[in-house]
Amino acid sequence: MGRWEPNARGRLERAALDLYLERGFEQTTVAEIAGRAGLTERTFFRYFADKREVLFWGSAALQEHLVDAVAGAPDCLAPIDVIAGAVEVAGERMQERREGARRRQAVIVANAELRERELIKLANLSAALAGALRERGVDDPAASLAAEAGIAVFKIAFQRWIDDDDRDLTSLIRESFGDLKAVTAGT
Amino acid sequence: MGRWEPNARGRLERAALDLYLERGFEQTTVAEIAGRAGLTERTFFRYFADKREVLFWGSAALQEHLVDAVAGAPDCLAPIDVIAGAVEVAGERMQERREGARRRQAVIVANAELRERELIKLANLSAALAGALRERGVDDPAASLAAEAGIAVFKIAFQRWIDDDDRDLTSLIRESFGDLKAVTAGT
DNA sequence: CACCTGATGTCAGCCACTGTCATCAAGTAG
DNA sequence: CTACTTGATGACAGTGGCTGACATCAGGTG
Repeated sequence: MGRWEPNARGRLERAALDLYLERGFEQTTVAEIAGRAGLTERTFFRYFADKREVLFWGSAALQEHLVDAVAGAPDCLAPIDVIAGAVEVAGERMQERREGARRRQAVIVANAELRERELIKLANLSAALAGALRERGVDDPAASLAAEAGIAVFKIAFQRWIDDDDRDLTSLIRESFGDLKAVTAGT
Repeated sequence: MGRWEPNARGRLERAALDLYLERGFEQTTVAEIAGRAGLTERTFFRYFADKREVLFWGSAALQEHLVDAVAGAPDCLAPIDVIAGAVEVAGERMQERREGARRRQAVIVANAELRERELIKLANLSAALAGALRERGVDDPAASLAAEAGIAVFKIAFQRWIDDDDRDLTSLIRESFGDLKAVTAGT
């Protein structure tokens, strides 16, 4: 057995989510989170840049996955369809963890600072997707627009998935991409 | 003459922008901003909810303007064209203050916390536009998608306007809406 | 003249976050 | 087996964003 209990990062993530749900984000101090995880405040800040980041640490893996999906898509697809495919893949990954996603989202929507952090994560994701499209030879502004549109669709589909018990995220994403095409077709 | 120098809010806004440009956002303390404006730190926080908000106070007026433009658009227009018209109106308002917009944007892009705040302001704007569309009888998800798409276009056009000396914001917005239609048309 | 109002100042305090140094089990070299 | 190194953690002091509570005081009002 090691000198310390294993998985300090995981213990901190869990303690943080539990406390944010119990008393709310603002009413929870970092010292409390660390205490529940059997660590000190200083150690919390060695794992996470700030009090918000503990809820978003997993987003890096998601981003990597999406970028890979864009890079590996068939050459024949149009940019928006490459993005749609990647977003659907991400949706499938989330599908399995619906209750976890709900708990996390409940914390985020209840606090403006956390919504800000979520938005910048999505903006980073959009920038990464646009970069991956450019790697495939798609020029700007088409690359940026396709990525931004894809993230917009994801946001809306995700929201509907959280709100509605009966719908499947992948199909909501597919449907929302269809809605987007209809909307942007205009008059 | 009043008991105090007039326009405390304006003095704080100006002092903050100047200091953020001179030394950077993080290297500036609220006490310094207040001092330069001839006020105290406590008074700063009576005008602005936090150190970031001082750069975004004007966004409420912009949002109101855009919502009015959506509400007042001709009935015959498709939702995406209503949004496009409103965004163009906003673009025209900014056109006149290009150098100011550049200075402000230089501060924002240099700091992650400020980018977060900008993103949530744009998200609020998107939500307000979607609400204004629903008032016109447009259902979700079309209303939300049109609003999100409009904001995405604005972000990209604004970025190009800041980067490129020679282009006119209104025409960039119009062009980017055209690009979006082409992109979302897909295969 | 007494009173009220509203913008500001003063002060104490919480807590997020950081820099620095100490600690100490486990691995590694000799 | 011993000495040295390493890496995760703790301890502690300090900065600064932000808040609550109360004081101040010029000008308006009755």
